Amino acid sequence: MPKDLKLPFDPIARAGDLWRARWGEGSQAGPMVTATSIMRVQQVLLTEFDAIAGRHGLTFARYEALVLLAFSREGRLSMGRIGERLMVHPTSATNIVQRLAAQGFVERVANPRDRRGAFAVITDTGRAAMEATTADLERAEFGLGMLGDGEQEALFSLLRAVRVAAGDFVDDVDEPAREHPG
Amino acid sequence: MPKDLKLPFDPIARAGDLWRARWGEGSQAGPMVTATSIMRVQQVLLTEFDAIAGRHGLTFARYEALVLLAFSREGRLSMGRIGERLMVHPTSATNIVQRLAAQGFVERVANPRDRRGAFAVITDTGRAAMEATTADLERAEFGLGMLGDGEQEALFSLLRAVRVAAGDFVDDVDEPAREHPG
DNA sequence: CCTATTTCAGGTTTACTGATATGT
DNA sequence: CACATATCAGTACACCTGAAATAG
Repeated sequence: MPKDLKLPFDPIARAGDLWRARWGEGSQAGPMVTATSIMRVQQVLLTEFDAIAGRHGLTFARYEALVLLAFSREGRLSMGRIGERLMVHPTSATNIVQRLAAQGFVERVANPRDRRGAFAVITDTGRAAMEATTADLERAEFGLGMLGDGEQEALFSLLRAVRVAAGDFVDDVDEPAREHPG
Repeated sequence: MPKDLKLPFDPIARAGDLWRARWGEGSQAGPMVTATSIMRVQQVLLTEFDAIAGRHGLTFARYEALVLLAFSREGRLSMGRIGERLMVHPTSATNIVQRLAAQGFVERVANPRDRRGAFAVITDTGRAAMEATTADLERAEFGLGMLGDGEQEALFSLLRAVRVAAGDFVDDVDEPAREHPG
């Protein structure tokens, strides 16, 4: 997707100029270019992460599920919890677990306390694939190695404001401080 | 999808804590949480934009194609150019234009100078749908109304560094005014 | 009976690969 | 002939809706 040829100008900034020229200085050209940048950077990162996960037989989405399971206390979670924590539709959770199970990276076991529900349990090979992918992602610095520590934290903080506004969680207290705009 | 229930803590920050606890203080927990935040914010924005575009019979991807056509000098572009400028695969450009054509938002016309190629031309109804969607997106401040001007610019600037590193364009001069040969 | 958990069937969107016309 | 442009067929992935099965 990122073409090999580099443009001699920033295409997003240029789109912003055109936007301003067409819809005026009072238009939301600034937010437009920022939103477009977020889309593009997400695409860049996901492409890189998928390529890394692919070396170990995974997609990034399936890798995330494995990390979730590995981090859980007993290495197992119900479909519902997986969908919830991954913030995906329940049927997507089923789908992802099915693929992982077909690969032998998880096993499905019945929940003895509630036979409606199934658990996904990470296997040893699943754990190995997860850890190998993690090592590669760490080596790649999650695609953000060009940012210094301060920049990385500033970026996280700004994005956090968007997530708070989206209602992902309540910005209660004690979390990393960040000045509040008027 | 953002669940209705808000968590009393930041799930991404918590994942970072777990990451650090498991893989050490020297791990890339910072980049990990920042990358995860980019993914999440992109999802938030795209969901909102798709909902807005949907009110006018569009997806955000198809809306972007219409904007591109409307901004072009004669309201028409070849498939190749569309794919290039939208940074999508040529077959995706074909696919998007086909859907737009089925809706009457674009028309496909032959290129008289190169009969291999087809042009997509935006229609009046396509232009109207694009403008109505634009008005709604502007009203929604592209989902970034919670950021002040300075914050928005800081965010754009940080993301720009990632795009430069990805090779999207050469960060040649400060604000190139016009593309230059060679 | 009503609700919760999960799955299944089927459809949508986007994107890739590989093959194939068609034209330069 | 090689090359470029575009399409088509088939596949994959993630997401959704709606219906069903099963259990609490």
